[in-house]
Amino acid sequence: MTDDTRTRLVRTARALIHGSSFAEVGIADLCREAGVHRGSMYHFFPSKEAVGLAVIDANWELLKALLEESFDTEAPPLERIDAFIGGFAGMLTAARGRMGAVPGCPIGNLALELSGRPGEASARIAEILTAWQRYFRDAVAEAVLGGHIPAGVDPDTAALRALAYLQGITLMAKAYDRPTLVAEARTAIRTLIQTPTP
Amino acid sequence: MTDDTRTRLVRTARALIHGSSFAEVGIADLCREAGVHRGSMYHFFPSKEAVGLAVIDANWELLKALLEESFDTEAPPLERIDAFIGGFAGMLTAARGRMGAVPGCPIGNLALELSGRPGEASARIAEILTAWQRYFRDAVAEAVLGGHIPAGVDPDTAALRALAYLQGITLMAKAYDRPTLVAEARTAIRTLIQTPTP
DNA sequence: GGTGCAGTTGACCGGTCGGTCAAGCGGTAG
DNA sequence: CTACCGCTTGACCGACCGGTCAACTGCACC
Repeated sequence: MTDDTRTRLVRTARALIHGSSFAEVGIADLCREAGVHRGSMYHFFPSKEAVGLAVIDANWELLKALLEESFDTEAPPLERIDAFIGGFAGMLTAARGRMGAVPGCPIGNLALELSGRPGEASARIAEILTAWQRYFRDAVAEAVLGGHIPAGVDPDTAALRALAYLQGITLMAKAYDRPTLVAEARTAIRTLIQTPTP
Repeated sequence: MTDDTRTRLVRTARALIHGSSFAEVGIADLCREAGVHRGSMYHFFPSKEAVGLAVIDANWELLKALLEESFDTEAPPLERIDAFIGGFAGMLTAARGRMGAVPGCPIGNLALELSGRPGEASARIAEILTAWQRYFRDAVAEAVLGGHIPAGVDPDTAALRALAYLQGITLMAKAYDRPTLVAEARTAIRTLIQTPTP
């Protein structure tokens, strides 16, 4: 309650949208849940789409925190990736406990919902996905240099594949409501990363 | 035009939803596009959700046709999977030509949008995903028996991983608007399938 | 000719949507 | 004291939402 009104709005919007979808969360719901009046919300955001963009950025900020924490260590590069996946799976299971169902990836959900439709959102999401890939790529590159991985591996495609698999398994985890799938992704992602690309 | 009204509704709904999302397609849009009057639509479907379910089934029917065509052959099992991925990628590139952007997987999109919310849709989608997996699983099992794949491979987890990767790379293809990513998925899925699971 | 029924038509409903706005609040600077 | 300003308040807007309904049409069956 000591929070900034704007902050409170973004935080509530984040939670509501993560629990369902951008389209399904109305301004009325958002304001009610955040304890903010309609007009007050429009004092901070010019439109609902602007709230959506703020939510995307907030999601990325949270995800980036986990990425930094997992990758900015002296652990061997492949273990950093494992650590990140563990943390990511942890976030999902925690969210499931909070909301009763696996909510899916905060970025991936919005990627499917907002990509390929007018507005800045799709570009922003593409940027975020490439930034995310970059963390994987750097770790893979370091693993190649360190000899933990065959030299034939291209860090960029390995990173793309790793993120794709993570997104896909998270989708399945949501569809089946089985968060453990994500934690088990470690081995599959290792094989994806360790296999040379022609 | 000689089509059944109901069929025309489902077909149009399929196209519209695939182009954006279930939530964004209104009854008004649907009826206008299909050339059907409001009340007429409600003669065939009790609710919008029912239309959604019909669309899910129609999507599955189309996908199943491609699956049957790819897997019900005498080609070596691993090549059947390749063939399917090729066909799937072809569908996406064709859709991109038609609609101007990669639309994503007709099932995966709805999986993320409708899973974990009240209604039969989520259960229906989970069924479809497992049915889809089954095609992969049978092919993998046959490949194990035929010795094309190490004996340590568990067909079920291999199939899960393959489908997860396909979904994930399709998500990325939509986000980046790069349909070629899906066609290139063949090699990654091969490595996922050929690696033994402990 | 009459009856029944699948299918059509389009006006209509209450509710909710995203968005606006004029008035009012407390604090602060002149 | 007053004038300004960031922020709040809640009534209000037209458009659109999913859904209803009574009247109507064409056709098959008796």
